[in-house]
Amino acid sequence: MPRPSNKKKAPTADPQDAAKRQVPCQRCPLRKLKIFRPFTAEELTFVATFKTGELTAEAGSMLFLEGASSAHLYTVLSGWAFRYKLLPDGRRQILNYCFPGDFIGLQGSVMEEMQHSIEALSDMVLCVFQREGLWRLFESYAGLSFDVTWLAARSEQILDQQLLSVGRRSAMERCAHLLMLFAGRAEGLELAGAPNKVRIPITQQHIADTLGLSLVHTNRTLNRLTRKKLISWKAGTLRLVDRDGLADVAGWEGLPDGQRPYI
Amino acid sequence: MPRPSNKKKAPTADPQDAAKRQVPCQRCPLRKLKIFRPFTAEELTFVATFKTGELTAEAGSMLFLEGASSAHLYTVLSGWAFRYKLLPDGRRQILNYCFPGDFIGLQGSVMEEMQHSIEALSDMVLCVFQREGLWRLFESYAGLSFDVTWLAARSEQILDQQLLSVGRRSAMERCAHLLMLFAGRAEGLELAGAPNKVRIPITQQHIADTLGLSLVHTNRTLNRLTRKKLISWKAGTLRLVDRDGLADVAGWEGLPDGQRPYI
DNA sequence: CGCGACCTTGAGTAGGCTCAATGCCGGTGG
DNA sequence: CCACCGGCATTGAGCCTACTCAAGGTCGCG
Repeated sequence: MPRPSNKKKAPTADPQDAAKRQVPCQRCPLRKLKIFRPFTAEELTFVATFKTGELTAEAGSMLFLEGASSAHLYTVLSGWAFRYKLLPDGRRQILNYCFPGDFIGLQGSVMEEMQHSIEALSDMVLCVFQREGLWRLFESYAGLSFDVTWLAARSEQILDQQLLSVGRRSAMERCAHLLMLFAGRAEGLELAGAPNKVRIPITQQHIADTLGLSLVHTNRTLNRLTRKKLISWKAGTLRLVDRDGLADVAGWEGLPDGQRPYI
Repeated sequence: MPRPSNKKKAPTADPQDAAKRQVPCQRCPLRKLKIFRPFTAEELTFVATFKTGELTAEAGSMLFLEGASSAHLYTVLSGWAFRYKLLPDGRRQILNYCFPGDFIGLQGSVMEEMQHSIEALSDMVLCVFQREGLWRLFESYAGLSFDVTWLAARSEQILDQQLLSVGRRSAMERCAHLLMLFAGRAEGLELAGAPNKVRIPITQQHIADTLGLSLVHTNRTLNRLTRKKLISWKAGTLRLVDRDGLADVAGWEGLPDGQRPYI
């Protein structure tokens, strides 16, 4: 029942990097994307002071560790990560994935300690904020505080969907649903190369741990989707061969399409 | 695979009741409980104006409906409810339970529309707030806005745990875990009659839909727990016969014990 | 070339599912 | 007072989805 071996990589992120400040918020690359709501000038100025640096993290490094308390908050600038929990015997449940624009570490800042871990899936760049800055934000910027709450509510929504999948969908439906989600998210961020084609830096073990399935069964299910000519999955690249067909087995209803805030 | 029949009860809550304002916040019965953090005088005054009335809802009535957009926010004063999602074919996943002190409807206030439904399990009394009031709260009361965010973060945490259970625990572990959670929550609210004895107004179907199991299997699992002399479950009353034993199967690690805010 | 990380496939098992009765109890109407 | 009904719990039987164990296979890399 426990998952097989689990070669933990040591944290390789270099905290010294936090000192260098490379991308000024004024020129934040995410602001160009149309899924993000623009800041007011005043908000932008504050956020620029709220941001104390940048962190680059290598694929496989730990951003947060369950049980630790963290002094930092991050916004993902580029790269992918995933948030997960472990059972004492090693069983792992992936809770969600973190994409550019996602705000991470709120739980740790608001409560005393982290109840989950986060690990980088690819090399990443993160904006670093101090925990105390969050309090300044709440005191002076109602709009931004509202945005923080908005983001928290949205991640709750995503968890709701995930729980519905894991609790009530069949393996096939779960896989299809997750793949649609990945494709949708990646396209919103304009990370997709060609249409219906996305680089996803995860292994089937990640998918299994996300969906509450075993590795073997995940593999078979993915292959069945391939044989049905709905997808193809090679070398970390997902191609939606028949997007409508896939959406159909997934019971997919699309992503919310309004703009979202970010910090 | 779809759940059997699902006799929907019509909403029976009487919106007229909202006009009557019975319990002034100054004398809110929840403030006596030690798990809740006290308000400052100023906050209390604001909250009293934020609250626009009370709603009493009968057991079985719908507080929110998936897809609708809601003008209200509530804090549970007394009674139990549950939040859930449905698949088109009727499969149901219960996401979490709402207890006194819980703040509900935030998702609907912050986003455009509700992505889940909420149904009362017992007769309830709720404090009613207007959606726009939330904005006033954010503009003028940083402490309270922070509390709202705290509550959102906490419910995310609870979902994380739930997802871990449903995705990675066995049926036995899941049941034990959920029952420990109920007992812990109820005791914090001093709803427990005798120690280790709690009235829980749900059926086994609710448990099944919470844990992603079938009704039959839930029943057998509960009976196995009974035969192991860990619990007894009669007429909606749970008794923890062997609390340590149960905590053991559940892998239970206790509830966070600090005080929590409420609105 | 060998090794590690990942994917694939076969075989056998079991946990959990469905279908189908049955039992129990409280409420209702005759 | 009794018969009946609806909602819930319980139990048996049989099946199947998903799990475990165990081999390979492939590919990239030092």
